[in-house]
Amino acid sequence: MTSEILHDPIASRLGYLLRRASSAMMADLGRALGEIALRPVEGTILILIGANPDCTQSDLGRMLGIGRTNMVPLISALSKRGYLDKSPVDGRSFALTLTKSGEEARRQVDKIMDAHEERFARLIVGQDVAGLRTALALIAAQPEDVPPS
Amino acid sequence: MTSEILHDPIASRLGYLLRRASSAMMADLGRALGEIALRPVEGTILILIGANPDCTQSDLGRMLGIGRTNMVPLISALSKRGYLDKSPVDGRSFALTLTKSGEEARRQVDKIMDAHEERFARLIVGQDVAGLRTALALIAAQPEDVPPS
DNA sequence: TTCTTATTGTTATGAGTCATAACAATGTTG
DNA sequence: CAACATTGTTATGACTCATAACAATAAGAA
Repeated sequence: MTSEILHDPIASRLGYLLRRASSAMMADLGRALGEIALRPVEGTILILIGANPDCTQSDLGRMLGIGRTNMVPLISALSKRGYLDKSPVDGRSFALTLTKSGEEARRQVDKIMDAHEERFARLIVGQDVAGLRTALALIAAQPEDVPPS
Repeated sequence: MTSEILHDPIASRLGYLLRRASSAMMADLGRALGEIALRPVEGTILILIGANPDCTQSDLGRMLGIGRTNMVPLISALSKRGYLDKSPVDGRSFALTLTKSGEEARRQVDKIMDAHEERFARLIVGQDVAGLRTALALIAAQPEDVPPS
């Protein structure tokens, strides 16, 4: 069978192309951020806290489409690593800020993400990148991007 | 903090847009295929076997970017459900074909996927869909789409 | 102000995806 | 034949995402 030509009626589906493209970019980002021992999600969280000091982990979850529940181990890990400061604002929530080393890590993440985006931007030169962004944003804005709770 | 405006320096990243768009489409397809109790991966496998009768599960894995290892429970589940026939061709591999009910399921999957794609195609009318496909294919063709083994 | 409801963080848990290591049986090739 | 590659398999671990349940707290309505 390996010698025969396999045809792939799925390759023309938009959803499948999206999934594979997303997976390829995520894999690349994962590899790149691996150099500073961070996962894409963790890098993203550092960026977001840098841009929104004193936000809560629920705020982050809403921005990222990640449920409260699943934010716990993420924030906990970054905190244990000395990247985050938590200061109580409420009786229940904490204002998150970057520590000195957290800010340093954030800078590295930013640089790595820039290079990563550049790598892929080069792949699609000549394409309508603005149109691509618009289309992706339209698709992403579909329901169910809302986290469970 | 909830009252303040949160800004999202990540939302402009292509990789992030891709991930969210892909996630939105996958969620929609998952919901749609849920009506016949199949996951997107399983539906895709039925389509591929329908288009490539007598392929092996390793062939499918290569097409889908899924490792040999992770094909085992997928094929096993579809087989137990009576959707697949396995006939030995080698001393080691099996030629996969759809049973009567597997073919019926495949037809339903095809119909559901068509409707699903249509739903999203309507979202991006006026956009350069051909260009979108081209760009996604370029990104997806990046290394690391190759399964581990 | 009290009663009700909503929010926040948390633990525990399970499904689904993906990767690796190890293995036996079998094919293929030098 | 001997070395190597492929196929299917089991077992296992990381990561993502979802749900249920809970305690503490806050906010809004009666």
